[in-house]
Amino acid sequence: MPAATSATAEPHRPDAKQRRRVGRPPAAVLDLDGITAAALRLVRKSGYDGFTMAALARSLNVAPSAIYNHVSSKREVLVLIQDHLTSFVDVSAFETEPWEQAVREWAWSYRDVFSRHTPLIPVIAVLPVADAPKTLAMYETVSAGFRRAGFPQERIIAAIVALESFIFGSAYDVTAPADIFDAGTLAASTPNFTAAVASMGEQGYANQADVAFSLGLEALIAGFGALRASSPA
Amino acid sequence: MPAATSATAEPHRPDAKQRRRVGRPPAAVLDLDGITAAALRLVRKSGYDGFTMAALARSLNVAPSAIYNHVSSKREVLVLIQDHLTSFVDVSAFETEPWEQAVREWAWSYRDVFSRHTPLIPVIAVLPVADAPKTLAMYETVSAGFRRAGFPQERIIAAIVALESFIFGSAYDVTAPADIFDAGTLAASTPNFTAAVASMGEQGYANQADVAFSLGLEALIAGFGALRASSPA
DNA sequence: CCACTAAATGAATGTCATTCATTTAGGACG
DNA sequence: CGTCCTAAATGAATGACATTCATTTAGTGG
Repeated sequence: MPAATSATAEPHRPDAKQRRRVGRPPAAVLDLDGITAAALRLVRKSGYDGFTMAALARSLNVAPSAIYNHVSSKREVLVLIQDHLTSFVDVSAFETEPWEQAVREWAWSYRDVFSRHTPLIPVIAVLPVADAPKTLAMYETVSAGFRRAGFPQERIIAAIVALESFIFGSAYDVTAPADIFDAGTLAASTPNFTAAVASMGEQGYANQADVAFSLGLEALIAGFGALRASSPA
Repeated sequence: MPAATSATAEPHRPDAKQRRRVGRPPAAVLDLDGITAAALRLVRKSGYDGFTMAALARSLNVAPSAIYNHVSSKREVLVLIQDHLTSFVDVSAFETEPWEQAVREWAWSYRDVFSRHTPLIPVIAVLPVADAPKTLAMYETVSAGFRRAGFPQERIIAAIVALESFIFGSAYDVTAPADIFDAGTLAASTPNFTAAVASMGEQGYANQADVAFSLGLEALIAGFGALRASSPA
């Protein structure tokens, strides 16, 4: 993955345009990288319910209000987490594998990372790329892979957006309860649905969410693959 | 759409199994249908930010705590809204159109309904069908349509789940800001992505979210259609 | 050593969802 | 007709939170 320019590193300045730096302040206890790391650690330990500004501050040995010198809202902390997590999405196959396989590996990896962080999805899905440099770096790698594979320029973004939409929706599925399709007392009135659920269950093995993800992903890859100009890579 | 059995109509009883009805209580001011209607009205007027239990109670001329005699949490009100909204998803094409066209019309309608209610998506996506009778009714109609179209029984649920995942993810896109792909100062370091965004923009007309949705949906329909046994309808 | 500034503090604020002890009032039953 | 029983409504807490702000702290460049 191409290194992201570190917009993440500059301290937050409330609303001043270009405040002049005159005297250096005391050594900062806090910075965005430290906040991000602590936030991710906290989320892993306590989940998104336990992720409060107070708990984050405590884990940093700092007063809650101190965090607001660096970010302007809790949402901004979530954005920091999401951009950092994107580093863990594996785009390496775009450098080494044919397009189909590259898309496949990227999509599975992307889904797996965010299925453990579904509360971020409403944030990511509408976040301007300029606010998430590592995410932007991922898009760059993926776009380059699509172009090299002979994908028509003007459809690349639409295809990536469609794949991402499918990935985000599928990330939720992973966390759904096992009995989500049990119609209970209403089963009698839904024979077709109930039969379909039963015959799916008979298959047995393999995670239900994985089966659906695979089915949809392969359809998208096949459908989009047909758009490519016959070309190498 | 098949009528949903009205599990929605029975009053909420805290945890008693089968309390005996002895004396009828005073005429209830509140019931689940009324709460649902008021909640939806409130959401339409004030959005999900303005949707608080206090505001809901006020709109019903009732104390906030009174609502808790009928639902056990705010989340349950959201479930009521989501199930009611599902009534507005158009499944009629499954009775009148060929499978491809039916899926197309259903999917667009489904996306359109929930793109105006994205805060419900995290709730819907993991909600057991037994808790949402109208949603279950929708699944029944869709399942029946898939079966009639020659879809192999054991893949019907996976296909519907995959379509839904894509639909939910795409619903978020509809609400994304127009400049979501503007890389800003980082554009120079992301030439492939930036070029792809620019060439998409040149196309001009049509909503960006609609283009991506159409592209993905048609790929899914084509891919899934290939699974059907050659058959009528 | 002084002035300036970013960063940290700690004490509010205000907004919520949710709980609970009480009250209210209609119907069933004697 | 009066007395219970019960579901439903009330209104006053509670306890989490995120967020704000006036004030303090402590390097650093001049």
